[in-house]
This record gives sequence, structure tokens and C-alpha cells, in this order.
Amino acid sequence: MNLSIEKMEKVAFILKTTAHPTRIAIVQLLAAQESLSVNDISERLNIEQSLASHHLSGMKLKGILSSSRDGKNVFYALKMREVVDVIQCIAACTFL
Amino acid sequence: MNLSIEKMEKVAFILKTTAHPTRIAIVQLLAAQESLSVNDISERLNIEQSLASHHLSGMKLKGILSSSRDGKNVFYALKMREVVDVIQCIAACTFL
DNA sequence: TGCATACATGAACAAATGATCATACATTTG
DNA sequence: CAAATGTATGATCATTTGTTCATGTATGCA
Repeated sequence: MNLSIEKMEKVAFILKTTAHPTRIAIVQLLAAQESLSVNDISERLNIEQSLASHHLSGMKLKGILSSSRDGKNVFYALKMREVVDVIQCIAACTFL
Repeated sequence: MNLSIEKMEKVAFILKTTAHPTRIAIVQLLAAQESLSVNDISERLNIEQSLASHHLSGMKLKGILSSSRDGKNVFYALKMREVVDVIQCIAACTFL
């Protein structure tokens, strides 16, 4: 395939954005749920609202998630569904 | 589907280990070359020997690469070939 | 044995990251 | 409008990461 430097940097950027247990958990939730509010996520993952918000807005900023407000709630959804495959791919390794 | 906490941590660990332009470049080289010496790699990537060695030994420690000495040279090779697919998967995203 | 080549290692430092806390902003409801 | 609920943000701090430099170790060869 022979990736360019620029492409490798972008790939690294995406991998880095995904490479965290909490963020992987978020992707897993959103792979099954279409969209969830910040509260939903922070409750299900047992983390503080603030921390969830930080992770979510970061992932949105980097193009992995999208969000839309509905009343008091902000719902996040997967935008870059490819990350699901990436996670599944690594998770499928028998030696893990 | 439905990864355990432990599994998510392991996946994050692997992603983190891969998530760096230089390390992605190393994986790309080793996807095409079977095995390369530290010097080969540092020359092709235009980085210092010391830096290449740090990256390589880190990746070995984390199970992504293997190494074997042949005379004065130490040859590194891909051990966890799945990371190639992970990189290709992300790189294939049209929007990158 | 001594020197050159190839790698490894560890200290040191800057920069990035992750978590927490306090607080600000937005929306709905009384 | 005031209070309550849901979310965002920014400061702070500890930890991790990436890089460089100096130096150490291993192997081959004169």
C-alpha cells in the first residue's frame, strides 16, 4: 500500500484517539445503540459526567463521533464506524 | 462483541503502541520486508539509531515485533501481523 | 588485543494526556 | 424569573510519552 507520511500521521491520529479503555467502551456502546446522551454514557461506564464529556467532545472534535442536542440532552453517535472494525480486529486476536 | 474491561484495556494497549507515525512506518516497512536491521530502519526512516532502537524495543516488549541477532545486526520482524490490517483499515477511510 | 561497527540503555527534559474539581452555559419547568 | 437538570469548559496536577544525548554492551575483524 505504501502510505504517505501525511497519511501515516492521520492514521496515528485516529488510532491515538481510540486508544483508551474508556473511549473503546464508548465506541462499543455506540456500536450497539445508535445514539446515547452524556448521562447515559457516564452512568453505564461509571465515570463522572465531566470526564465523559471531555472524552466525548474530544472524539467529536477528531471526527469519530457526532452529536446533536435534544432539549437538555446531547446525544452522541458514531460517525466514523470504521473504528468499530479496528477494535474488533484487534480484539479478535486470540492471544489477547 | 461485548468486550470485557480487561479486553478493552488490552486492545487500548495495542492501539496505543501502534499509534505513532514512526511506528506505523516501521510496521509498513516490516509488512513488506520480512525483517530489517535497526540500521536499515533508521536509515530508511531518516531517524537516529537511538530513536529507532527505542521504538523497536518498545514494540518488541509489547509483543508487536520480534527480534533476532545475526552477527553485529539485530533484525526485527512483525510478530503481530494483525496491526497491518488495523492500519490498512483506517488508512482505507476515504476521508483521511 | 584493540578498534570499528551495530545496538541498547538510561538520564534528562519538553510536551501531551488523563483525571478531578469548580464553575459556567443551556434548556426545561414551576 | 428562579430552580433544577444536563452538559461544557478551563485550571490544575500527576503521569506518560517522545526525543536527544552520552555512554555502555556485543560482535567481528585487523
